[in-house]
Amino acid sequence: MGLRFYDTLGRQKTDFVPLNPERVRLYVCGPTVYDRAHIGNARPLIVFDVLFRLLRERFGAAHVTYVRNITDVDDKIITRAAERGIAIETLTETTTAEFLDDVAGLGCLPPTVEPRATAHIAEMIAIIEKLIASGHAYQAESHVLFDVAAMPTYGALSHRDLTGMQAGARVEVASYKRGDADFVLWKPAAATEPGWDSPWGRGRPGWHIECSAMSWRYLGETFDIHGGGLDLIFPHHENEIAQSCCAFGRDAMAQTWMHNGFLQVEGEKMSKSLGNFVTIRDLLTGDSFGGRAWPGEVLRLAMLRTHYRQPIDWTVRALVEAEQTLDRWYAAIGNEGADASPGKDVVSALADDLNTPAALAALHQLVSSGAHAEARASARLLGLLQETGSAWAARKQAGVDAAAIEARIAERLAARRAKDWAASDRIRDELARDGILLKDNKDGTTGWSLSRGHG
RNA sequence: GGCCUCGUGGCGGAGUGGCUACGCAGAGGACUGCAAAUCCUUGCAUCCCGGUUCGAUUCCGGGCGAGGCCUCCA
Repeated sequence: MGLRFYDTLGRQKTDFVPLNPERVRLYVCGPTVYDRAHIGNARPLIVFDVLFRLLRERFGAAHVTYVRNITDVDDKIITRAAERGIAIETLTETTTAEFLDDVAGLGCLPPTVEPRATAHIAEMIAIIEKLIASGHAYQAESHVLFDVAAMPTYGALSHRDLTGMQAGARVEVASYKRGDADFVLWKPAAATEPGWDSPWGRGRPGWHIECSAMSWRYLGETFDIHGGGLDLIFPHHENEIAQSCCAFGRDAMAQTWMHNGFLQVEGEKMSKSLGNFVTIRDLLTGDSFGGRAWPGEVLRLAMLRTHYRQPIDWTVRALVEAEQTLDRWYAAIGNEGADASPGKDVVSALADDLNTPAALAALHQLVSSGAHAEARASARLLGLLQETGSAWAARKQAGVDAAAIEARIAERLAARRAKDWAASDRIRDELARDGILLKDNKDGTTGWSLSRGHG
């Protein structure tokens, strides 16, 4: 069956037909590397990773190109480096490495290309020159600005009519801007700031031009899918469309625009002032959320329980539930399922606008019906159950003295054989207090595991 | 103010013009020395008011409520 995705531009689900099925092209806005990525950033990373996996499944891994950029030149970077008294390159290189570490921890496949903005200044300059030549951009006081009034369709993505609002607003416009909504393509760089030589003097790019340049370089003038967070619709994506369409004389930059919804933390907007700012790093290795570290797959499952366009409330309770589900799945499937195709219901759920909740329901069905190989393959389409069952269990049990536990189990078995229930139960209770749960049957103890919440 | 989402059982969360997934928790049962784990069974919902329709949770209008974006915050 075919793929259908909700397109923000057309405000409806549309059948997805790649421009070229031999080369399906996906672009997602990546991080500005000035600080650690937070859990809100993790959502597009996970959502579009699932999309990448689905596209690879459908068109073949060799036929999908996924570009996720790294923005390593930006005001926030300059400010942060100055605050910390370190070189800009030090900040961006460190933060980029941390970012890649975090994404790997979330179980994301590496994108085909992860271009850095500073390595594509030439492409940016080329696009800006095209825009000036075509009358869509102008130079003013060492800046180059995009002339929004020169693009009649500006605002289509966000459903705004900024061109019409300009005339009345003229009085308020910044001195060098022709129109209120005009945005910066290139701006002058102070001597202490990073800068590149250009036809307009030494300067640096505006934020939006980077994505137009890098998508052009690796995906061409138009491509299939452009993704990102809801907040990027305006102005970022609106401006990308303006730049790319006007520079290349195209009607569309991407065929389909996909945007993930926002995330709240325990019912509140995440912000530093509220003190509920959670980084991916905190969740994977720290103890700041729920008092412990969470495996990447737990974070991923918690994220995929909700459809990507819906708002999601990030709660400890949801993480506990996700972990419990994974524990059960790993226990049921064990190490089975090397080679199999994903379940039909799972694939069709994902094919319908990435309906991960429905896909997970189908996955539950596969596991409980004993279709373990199919379940494993389906889970991998979601980036889940990527370890063996033994590896999952072993990781949870790391640092536990297994020999001591086995000794206590042997002790208890002897008590049980002697029908000394008091002694038997005492040993069981003591182990339970340490988070060790025993699995019994009539003849003895078949195994043990760490209780949920210990990990 | 402008634009845009959303309102489903105790909780999380899908689909659907008619018979409403799935998960967690709850209840009952099997198993057990008793439990846990596991398995089986099971109760519980579509914000309010109109309209269209043979029939609406699903479509339309209004209301109430929640949230997001509005020049660089995912």
